Amino acid sequence: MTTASEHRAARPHADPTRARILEAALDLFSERSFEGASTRLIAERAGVPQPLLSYHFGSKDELWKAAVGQVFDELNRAMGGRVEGLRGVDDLTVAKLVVADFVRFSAAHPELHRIITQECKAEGEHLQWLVGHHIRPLYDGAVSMFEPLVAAGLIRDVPAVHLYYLLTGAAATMFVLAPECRLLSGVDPLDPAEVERHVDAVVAMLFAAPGAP
Amino acid sequence: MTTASEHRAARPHADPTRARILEAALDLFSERSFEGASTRLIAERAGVPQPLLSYHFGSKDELWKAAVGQVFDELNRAMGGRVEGLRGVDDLTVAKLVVADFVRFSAAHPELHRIITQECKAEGEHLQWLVGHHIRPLYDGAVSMFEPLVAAGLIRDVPAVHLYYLLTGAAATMFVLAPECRLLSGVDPLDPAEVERHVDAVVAMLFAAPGAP
DNA sequence: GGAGTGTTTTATCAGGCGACCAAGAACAGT
DNA sequence: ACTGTTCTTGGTCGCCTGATAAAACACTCC
Repeated sequence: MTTASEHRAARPHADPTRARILEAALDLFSERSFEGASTRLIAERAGVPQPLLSYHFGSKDELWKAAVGQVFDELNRAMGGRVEGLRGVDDLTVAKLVVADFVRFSAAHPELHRIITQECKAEGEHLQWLVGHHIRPLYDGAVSMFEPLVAAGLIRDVPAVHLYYLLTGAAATMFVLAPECRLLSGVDPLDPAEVERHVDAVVAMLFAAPGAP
Repeated sequence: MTTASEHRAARPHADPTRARILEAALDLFSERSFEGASTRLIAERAGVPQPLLSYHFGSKDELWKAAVGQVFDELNRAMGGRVEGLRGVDDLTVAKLVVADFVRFSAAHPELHRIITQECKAEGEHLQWLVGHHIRPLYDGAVSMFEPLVAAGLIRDVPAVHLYYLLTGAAATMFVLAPECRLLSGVDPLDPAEVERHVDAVVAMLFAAPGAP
């Protein structure tokens, strides 16, 4: 039942293999879908026999939750640390820096948005779980970041929901569809220079002065 | 081998069932993925026995191509008709109207972007086929719409690739993730008033004056 | 150095998958 | 009414899926 939590001294092999499985699972769950990534394929990529997944995570569903939770934890760590280091800076500058870092994170971890766009298209257990455990706090944070700026007239008067999907869509799509982008334009969006170009583009679009159109 | 193409007079029942199958297939392929949508499930939703899919389309793969081709044809008809009716209008106004209509189409047919984000995340047959047969022309059209505007200084100096993914991401994400949006904010993005709000937001962001930052 | 626990492996289960086949039903031209 | 084609149906094949049972191994602690 308790796979690995209490005393760490008693399992030397477990943690490394757990990590390898999680990495392989995240890769495959995000590229193919939940149904499209078989436990055997995940096991093969992780270099372990298939029943090990059941042993460590109980079921395919629990493995999915563990893998997904990992990326969101990384995101929360990255973004949380960013705003922490900006105490006292004015709201607009903070927002610009946060958005810039969010674009960079989306480039470094396209699996995040790949999984979101896979599981949030249709009602279901996965959607409910994702929103309840991981997405809701992020959304609330984004809204409470945007609303003061809109109220102060520093960015356009657009409802926060629209700003949120404008931001996430504009920030992530190019990296989510990186293979398409390469085939279509010859440009590799994961190239650091291209990432910075996209950061600039997103920030410029989102934080345009309100009186421009 | 030839399922249905040459002379249409000889198949009275076929076309309606074909249409029902295609509709069900598009729905399920876009919500669940290609692997996640079984032929039995598609058949059940279409109200036909499962082997009919093999008869009409030969294989699951061919069914997928037919269903996908249908949405892209609709998009091409809609957008093509739009630019046709705007001969003589200045480039900037045309671009704004085309972008607005593209957002509206994305709201009316979220399946389009759902399928794209599903099959273009990883290299494979489906990606190659999609780009070659349907996405490339759209991309070329978008680029040749944006580049004169950038050259004339009417929109920000951002490479066309970035503009393309900024546009498609910002336009479609809210509608692709409509179930998430409802759960997250209580707002139904498919509500016509919300769609128009999103149209305004996307157009305003994309066509902001270049000298605003 | 044997007990006992945590981890890995092998072998196997029932169920769902895509595809196929042969027979039947509905229609067309004559 | 007959005939040939188009369309639909139920039945079934082999394959792959996620999960489990039980045996083999690894390691710590007494």
